[in-house]
Parts: sequence; structure tokens; C-alpha cells
Amino acid sequence: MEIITLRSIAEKLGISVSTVSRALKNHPDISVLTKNRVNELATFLEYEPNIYAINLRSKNHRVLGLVVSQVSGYFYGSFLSAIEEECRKEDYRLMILQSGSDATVESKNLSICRQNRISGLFACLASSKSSIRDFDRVIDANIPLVFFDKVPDGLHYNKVCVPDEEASAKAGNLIIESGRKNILAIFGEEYLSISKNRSKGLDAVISKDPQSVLKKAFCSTAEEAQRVIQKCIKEKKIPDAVYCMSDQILQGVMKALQNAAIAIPATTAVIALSDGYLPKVYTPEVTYIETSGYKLGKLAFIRMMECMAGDINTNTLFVKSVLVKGKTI
Amino acid sequence: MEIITLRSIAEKLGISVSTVSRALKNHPDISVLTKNRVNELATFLEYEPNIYAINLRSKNHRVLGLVVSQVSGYFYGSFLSAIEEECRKEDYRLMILQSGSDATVESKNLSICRQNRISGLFACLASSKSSIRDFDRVIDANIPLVFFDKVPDGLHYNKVCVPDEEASAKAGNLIIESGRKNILAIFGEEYLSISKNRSKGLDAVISKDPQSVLKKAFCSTAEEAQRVIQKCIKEKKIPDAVYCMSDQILQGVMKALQNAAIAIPATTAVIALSDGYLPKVYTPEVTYIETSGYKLGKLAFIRMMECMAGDINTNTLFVKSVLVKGKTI
DNA sequence: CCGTAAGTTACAATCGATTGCGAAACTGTT
DNA sequence: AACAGTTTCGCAATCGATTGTAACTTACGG
Repeated sequence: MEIITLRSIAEKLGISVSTVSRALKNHPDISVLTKNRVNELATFLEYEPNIYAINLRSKNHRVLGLVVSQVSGYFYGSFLSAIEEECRKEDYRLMILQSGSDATVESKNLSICRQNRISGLFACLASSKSSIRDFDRVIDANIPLVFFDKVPDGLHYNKVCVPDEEASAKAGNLIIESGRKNILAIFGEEYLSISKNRSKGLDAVISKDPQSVLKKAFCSTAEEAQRVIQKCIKEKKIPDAVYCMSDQILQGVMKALQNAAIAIPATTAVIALSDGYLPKVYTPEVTYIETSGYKLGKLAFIRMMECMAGDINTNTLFVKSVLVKGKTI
Repeated sequence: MEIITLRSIAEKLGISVSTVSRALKNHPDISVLTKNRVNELATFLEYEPNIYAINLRSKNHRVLGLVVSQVSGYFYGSFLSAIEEECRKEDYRLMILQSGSDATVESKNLSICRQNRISGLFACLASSKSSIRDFDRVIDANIPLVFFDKVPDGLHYNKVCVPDEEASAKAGNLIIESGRKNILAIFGEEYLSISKNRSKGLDAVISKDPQSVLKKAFCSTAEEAQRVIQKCIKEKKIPDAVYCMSDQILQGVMKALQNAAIAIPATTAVIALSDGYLPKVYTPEVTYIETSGYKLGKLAFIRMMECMAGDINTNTLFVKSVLVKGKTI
């Protein structure tokens, strides 16, 4: 099919390209008669302006980038969902790049972002080996950058985060209030700042209660978490409360507890930090502190709009964490 | 920061733009000396070619579109994940547009796709009100279109699908083999072709066994599915096998069964069609027929490459469905 | 009948990268 | 020294939309 351009319309109408352009944009210089003729033909031919020609001139490409390790999974999926919604509302395109926790791929992805002259970038560190210099180059190219979830240290970055310490502290408080003393907390990999922060938040609360005993474990998979619980059961050192830093860990913990037919919450209470899907799947429904990817996405977008509007400050914003009562504590 | 272009490099080196362009592309016309000078400066200045200028000339923009109702959720998330992986491998960009099951938004999204002159489109019908004409216009614009999951009727479309009937039949066979006779099957909304197909596949198998009694229910949410089971329990007509068309339904069913402390699979067996995440969450792990979004994504991409290479046929491809044995039947 | 103003429309440059073609500059041969 | 042949490079057009400026048309008053 022939591609319709301003020129092809102009030729068919025997007028110049500039007249067609102005007619379509309702420019006052063009007579009503001409405007009508142009508009009619344009709609008839289903004219669609060439985005690339426009972008070549305009500099503002209305494309935002999202660099993340994996888009599948509930948390990132709902974050993405929120971002995409806002993008569409504000008439931005969204370019998604996954790095699969590979620092090399991440570096290449950031190069693609710069090449595409995106208007802004949402990013989340892929791994401990992520090169912050690649991100700095994005900033050097005057591209607003908003980190989310897994963010780098330092004050000169924009970040939106779940309030790790606060959320963890809320969970800790609930455990204390329930009177449970023998607590097992399971976190993700130890080097992750998210693990550190969540651990710190829990410590702060539990340490206030001298009678509480807090044991910690760090796991990178659901299976590991499951084995941690299985070991406790084997050794007959069953904790009376288990704190799970994430869905992944919750999954392992529940599998172990339910397999061993341990009564929840009668014998062992369970509390998790979660986006909210998984806790509701279980019976009884798991009590959790909500750390919503969707809300985080909305917040990140708001911050992005501020940055694109010229705000050159950098700061760290937090979403609110909410306690959602289930029946496991 | 100054934006580096071929011209700015040319000026700094006192040579012409075309020479710079050719030097960077290792064109034989250019002397090794010049090439070296150009390449050095280009890397030093971190030159990134302007994608929009390239696309304006080349027509092949290396952007694929994905139009879907919601990217969050395990199935679409893993589909997306597969597509994104392949896109990156083949050096394509991916443009994602969600319609949120709104036919008007979907129509606008398709217009955005045409406007962006994408090289190919992956799509999945947003709702029963989806206007197939908007999709036809994409095809008219010579944009290869591959439908997945929720596909339209008709032979003149490319589709990649989960083998609904076959997968359902596999589940049915397993129920028959287990000797269960009193079967309850729960599907999604009745008008959906996915519900119809899965229902048909189950019928075909169950009807062969004269002693089997198959009852059907159609639900649009997990809660509805839960109520269906609750009603059965109340009326003491507990089925000895429950077939769940989707994760959503499985969730409701398991909630109801576990709440009522019904022994699985001793009293009631459960089998589902699923992507694979949710069934493994439960204890005991649910037996399911895998209908993988990830595999579907890979297949869709392969088909897309064929179409973009010039294959103008239209066909329907199916991924293989695989039985994954759990402990619920 | 001409000048002026208002109302229309066309020309040409621009954005940045690419490429056919032609023009230098240089080599070597007679 | 003149010419053919080879390297090496630059000019200019192209992709499509936009926009400042120039040019043209018409109407009307003087």
C-alpha cells in the first residue's frame, strides 16, 4: 500500500506541502476552503504523520525507558502496569529493556536508551555488579533518571522506594504485640541493600523487647527458605513466628510449614512483606505489610514528570506501607 | 551537554560529513588513517547515531508492538518476558500498549502502532467488543500481525495459541484414569472462546465414559469460583474431582476446599490449566496442564520473524501442552 | 489605474544520517 | 611531462514534517 505523506496529499490537491501541513494543524493562515479539502482527503486516505520525521526535528521524542532485570513477576509487572497507564495518559511511549540480572546486558541497554534519546528513564539495579557509571552517563546526557526498588547509594540520584525499614518495623511490632518471642526472620541475599534495610528495621523493633529471641537467615530462593524451616522442624526448634522478607521466601516457608502440618497461626505465626497477591492465595490468608509495585509505579511517574519539567533536585521518595490483616498472626 | 552528530565530528576533524559516515561504517573508500582518526574521536565523544534520522531514511524501524489488555499477571508477564528477550537478541525495540479491556483504548493503541510504522505487531483481543477492523487496518498497512492467546476467528490471521481443547482433554483423561466420576468443571466467562474451547475439549473426553457425571460452572472471578465450591459443600454435593480452567479459578477453588478442610486429593481431586506458578505454591502441589506464556512468546516471535521475512501465509500454531504431575490427583 | 493592506499560498531551510556520483589528489608508466 | 589508473574524499539529494519568510492574489480606496 502506498504510504501517505504530506507531499502525496499536496500533489493530489495541487497545492504545496507547507499548505497541507498548516491546514492539518488548523493554522489561521490557511483558508477554510483549503482546510476542508485537505482534512477530507487526509482522513479519507488515513494519513498518519511520520513520527520519525517529527522526532528528527523536535528533540522531544516522548519516549520513556524502563530498564529492569525481569518484567515478569508480580511486583515488576504491577510496577510496569502503573507506568504504562500513565505513559498512555500523558501520551508517552514506553521502551522496555530487560537485563536478566546481567551487568553487561544492562550496560548495553543503557546505551540503547541514550541512542534513542529517551526523555526519561526508570531503572532498577540489575545486580551487585551493576556499573553505576553507565547510569551516570545517562544523567550526563541530560536524561532524567528515576531509580526504583533496587536503588544505588548516594544522594545525587532520584529514587522511589518502598519504605523497607518502616515496613519491616511494622511487621516486627505486630509480632511483639502478638506476644511471640521465638522469632525467625528470613531475608533475601545478604549483600542486597533491601535485605540489609529490612533486617535493620526488624532489629530496631525486636531489640526493644529483651525477651524476644531473633534468629536470622538469608536465602536466595524459595527452596532455600523451605529448607531453613525444614531444618528447624527437624531440630524441634520450631519458631513461634516467622517473618518473610518477600513473596519468594513466603512461598518456601508456607510450603515447609504446610507440609509438616504445622498449625498456623496456633503453633507458628507468619507475616510477610508482599505486593499482596500471594498472601491472599493461602489458607489461612497471610498477614502482610503491603509494598505495592503499582503504587510505586505511580509515584515514580509523578517524580519523572517533575524531573522532565525541569526539577534538577534529587531526592528519595517513599510509598506508604500498609498493614493488611490476614489470619496468620 | 552538546549533542554529538556526524557533522560536529566532521567539523572538528576538518573533513566532510559523508567521510565521517563512511569511516564509521568501515567503507573501503576511506583511508585507514582517516578511519582511525574518526573512530577515535567518535568513541572519545561517545557518539551515538540519531535513531530517528536513520529511521526516517530506512523504513525498517526495528520496533515491534505489543497490544494487550494488561501486562501484569503471570501469563502475560512471562509472554512479555519471552518476547522482550528475543527482541533484544534480534536488536528490535518493543513498544508495549495496554488497553485495560477497553475497546476504545485498544483502537487508539492500534492507531499509535500504525503511526509509529512498527515492523510487526503482537496482539491479543482486549474484549468481546474489540473491533477487528482496526486490526485489519494494521494488516492493510503491511504490518505483520500475530495474534496470541485470545485470538479472533477466521482463517486470514496469524495466530499462536495454547491448544485449549487438547490441554483440556489431557486433564479430562487424567480425571477418567483416576476413576473419579463426579466431576465439576469451572470455566471463565461463558462467551469467551477460550472457555468454549476448553469446555469442548473436556466434553469430548468425559462423554466417552458413560458413568461420569460432568457439571459445569462459568465464573469471572476467583471469588465466584470459591462460592461455587462453597455451595456444593453446603449442599453436600461435593464433587470428587474439580477441573479449573485457569489460575484465577484454581485460586478460588483451593480457597474454598482448604477452608472447609476437604482432603485433597483423598476426598476431592484438583486439576488445573496453568502457566505453572500458582500450582506449585499450594500444598499439596496441584497437578496441572502447563500452558506456558513463555513458550507461547517464543513461538510468536518465531512466527513474527517468518512474517517479516516475507511469508504472507496465515496460519495457526500451537505450543505443546505438558502434564505436570502434582499431588492433587 | 495604481498603491496598499489583508488574505493566501509557496519556497526553502532545517533536523541527522546515508549514498550515488563526480571531482580532486596521487601513483606510476611511457 | 603527459596521461591513465587508482585512492580518497566531498557535493548534493534523500527521507517527511515543520516553519520563517517571501511572493502572490484579491479587494478597495484614492
